[in-house]
Amino acid sequence: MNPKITKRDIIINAAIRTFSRKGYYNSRISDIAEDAKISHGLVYHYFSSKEQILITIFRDSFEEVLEEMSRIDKKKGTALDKLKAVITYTFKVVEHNRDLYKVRIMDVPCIQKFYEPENQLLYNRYFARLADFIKEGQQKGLIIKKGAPLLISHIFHGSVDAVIRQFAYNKEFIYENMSLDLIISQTIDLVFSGFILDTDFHGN
Amino acid sequence: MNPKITKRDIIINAAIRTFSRKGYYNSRISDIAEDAKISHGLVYHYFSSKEQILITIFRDSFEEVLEEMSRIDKKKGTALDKLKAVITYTFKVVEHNRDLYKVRIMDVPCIQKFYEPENQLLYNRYFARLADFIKEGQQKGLIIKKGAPLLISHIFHGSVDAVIRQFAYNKEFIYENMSLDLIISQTIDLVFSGFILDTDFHGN
Amino acid sequence: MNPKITKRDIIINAAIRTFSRKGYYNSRISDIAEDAKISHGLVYHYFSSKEQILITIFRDSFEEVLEEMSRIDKKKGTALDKLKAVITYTFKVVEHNRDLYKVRIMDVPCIQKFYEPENQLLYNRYFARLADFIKEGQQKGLIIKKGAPLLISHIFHGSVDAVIRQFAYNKEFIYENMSLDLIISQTIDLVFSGFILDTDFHGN
Amino acid sequence: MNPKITKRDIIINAAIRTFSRKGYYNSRISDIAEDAKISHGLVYHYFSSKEQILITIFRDSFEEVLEEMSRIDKKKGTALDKLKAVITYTFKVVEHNRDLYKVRIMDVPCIQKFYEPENQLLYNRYFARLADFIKEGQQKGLIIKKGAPLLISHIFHGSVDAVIRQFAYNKEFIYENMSLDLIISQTIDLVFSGFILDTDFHGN
DNA sequence: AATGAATGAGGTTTCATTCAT
DNA sequence: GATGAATGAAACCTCATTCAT
Repeated sequence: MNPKITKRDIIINAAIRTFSRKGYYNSRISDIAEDAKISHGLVYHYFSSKEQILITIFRDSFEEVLEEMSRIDKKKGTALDKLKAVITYTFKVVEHNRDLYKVRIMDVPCIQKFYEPENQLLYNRYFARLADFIKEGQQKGLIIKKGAPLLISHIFHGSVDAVIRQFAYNKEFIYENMSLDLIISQTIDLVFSGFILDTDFHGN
Repeated sequence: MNPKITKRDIIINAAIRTFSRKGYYNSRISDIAEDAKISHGLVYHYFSSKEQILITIFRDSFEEVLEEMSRIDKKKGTALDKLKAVITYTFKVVEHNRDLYKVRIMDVPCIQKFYEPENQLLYNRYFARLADFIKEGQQKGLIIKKGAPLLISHIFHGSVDAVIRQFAYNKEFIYENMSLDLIISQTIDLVFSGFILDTDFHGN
Repeated sequence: MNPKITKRDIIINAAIRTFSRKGYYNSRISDIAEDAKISHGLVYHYFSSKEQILITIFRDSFEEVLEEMSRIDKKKGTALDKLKAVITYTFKVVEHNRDLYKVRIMDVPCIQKFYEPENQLLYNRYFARLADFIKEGQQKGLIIKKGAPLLISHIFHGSVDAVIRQFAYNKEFIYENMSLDLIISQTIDLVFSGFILDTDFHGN
Repeated sequence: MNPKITKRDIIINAAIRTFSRKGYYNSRISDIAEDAKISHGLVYHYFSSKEQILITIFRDSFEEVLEEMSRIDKKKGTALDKLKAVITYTFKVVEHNRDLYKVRIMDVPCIQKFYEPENQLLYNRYFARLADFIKEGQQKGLIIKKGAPLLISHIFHGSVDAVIRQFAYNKEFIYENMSLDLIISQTIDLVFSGFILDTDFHGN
């Protein structure tokens, strides 16, 4: 067995699969234990409660996202390159572990603990990071100045998230047999430039 | 009392408030009954189960959305006018009943019944309607042709939804004291035209 | 059915029997429910927790004791008559419901809630009452003055309690076939006057 | 380290502290292990079960009491001297290790095993010993003859126990700032001679 | 229509005990 | 001797749902 995969990780992964399949509130600790091939009692050796498992999934996952954003920030490239990299990374993460993404968007927001300051702080750092990229783009003349950076970051995130939800929830992808790469590039295109043809729009 | 407000409506509204405040799985039938100022037993005269209440909320609400989209469609105006009207309508609905919006985005997707064909059909009709507007815009040369209409509809919805989530979940609105009307117009602007300045982008 | 016996009382009596037989921590809510011939869920309709049942037993019982002591106090008679009446009453209570007495002495002191101020206050009022009787006796020259009233009240209670414990826990009474009345009168005698023959003892 | 203090003793003492503080049923094996600064698994090298620890505490402690009573019996002195010595010894034991006394009176009687013949026999030997002293006093004309020795032994024990309970459970002693020695002597006085002033009482 | 007592399936969590290391 | 991961029985409590009144 891979010595790096601890039992804690096995439980986390079992929980991600279980939550993703049945939803947090319909998942029993015994379902997770069964998936992890351990007794349900052992789960409590590693986590203090079912809620704690979900919070751990959330925090681990978001810390990884933030680390990746730091890495992206350090690479050379324009603000737009960075935002593109965020989109590409997000798609790749979902491609690699769509259960995790489902849990993040469907289950995490359902529990009270997510709304406690400690976790909201972590969550908001993601948007703050996006807003930083956008501010940078505005200063460099790449992004329109009249949009509030945070508003843009929400629109940016919402656009990508909406597409990825389809990707995550529909086994057969629905956009007329488009390849994933094509979807990514079209998404980037649409999010960045919108979809209307009146190019004078911004000039008003 | 308004004779049109039936007890059934009272229960529905109590459920919307309760689900919004505590989440579906943390809401007790007795919580809803208490909010409606009736006994919990009476709830079962009007609804067969707790799940049925949530599904009713979902269906009623989405049918109303679809009716509004029909009304919008019938009015004269371009496809872009229609899409703008959808955004404006959505903001107004949330302004009027943000609890309902919260339930729709947070609680409805948590229950299995939502994923049954009957309800998915209703849900997808909303996106199909959006896609129709977009196709219309593409035919009229208002919207870029290379984006798949459904993909655009998801991006459109995701963008607006992301902004509205902030509106729904943050008591103090967060975008630098912008007025709701300004947010709506900026959102329309950004969703339609994107946020980058390179106007040749679409021309590539 | 006796209309005065409420379901709450049925549960309380079932709990007294169950706690008495198996001890608080070995008694299951389902044991109590079974004894009361109801479903275990119904227990929680009347009591918020297992602990609350025990506390209710304690409080109800002690309030009754204190009421009896008030009644005794109001009757005419010396302080010694009052103390005798307390002893007699206690024996009668145990004779009528020895399970209740067992629960009071064995189970009630085992739970944390008993040591909360609210309940200690109630418990101590019993000793305070006894001490009042003793003070009265001291003022009337019936009881020796050099003993601290509270100390005497504890010795008084401890003596009687020790005898009653035997009565409560030994099906076949153990004192050489003495009748209950004889035991009561001998107990009164011994507690009041001690058991040594040196009558000058108090004169030292 | 004192070579005579075995790990077994360390566990016993940890258990006494733990049971005393939290009660038997609220004490976890891991609490005891933590107090003893060992792993909880090791407890099972020395004791077969949690119950066995409590029974061991009971048996060790009572065997010591019985040994002391033998020593007292062997010393020269009247029956009253012996009874006084028992009282003094009991107070001294509590003064030295009040946790042990608490466990003996609160926790030991809560477990079923205590009521098995083997342990009841040991427990009753204490009262039998007391009754022997009392019989001896009766034969020597020091103690009234009409009281059943066992009844007197229970009253004797109950009196002393009641006072000691106060001593064990109230950090600040409650009897008007009396010294321990004064309490002991007053207790002896009151238990032996009672507290009423009518010295003809026994003559009736 | 309306109430709320009653049911009971079912879940989370605890923890004594075992045993491989 | 010593550790602590692992097991699994068992208990409290919740609450959707039913139904007599």
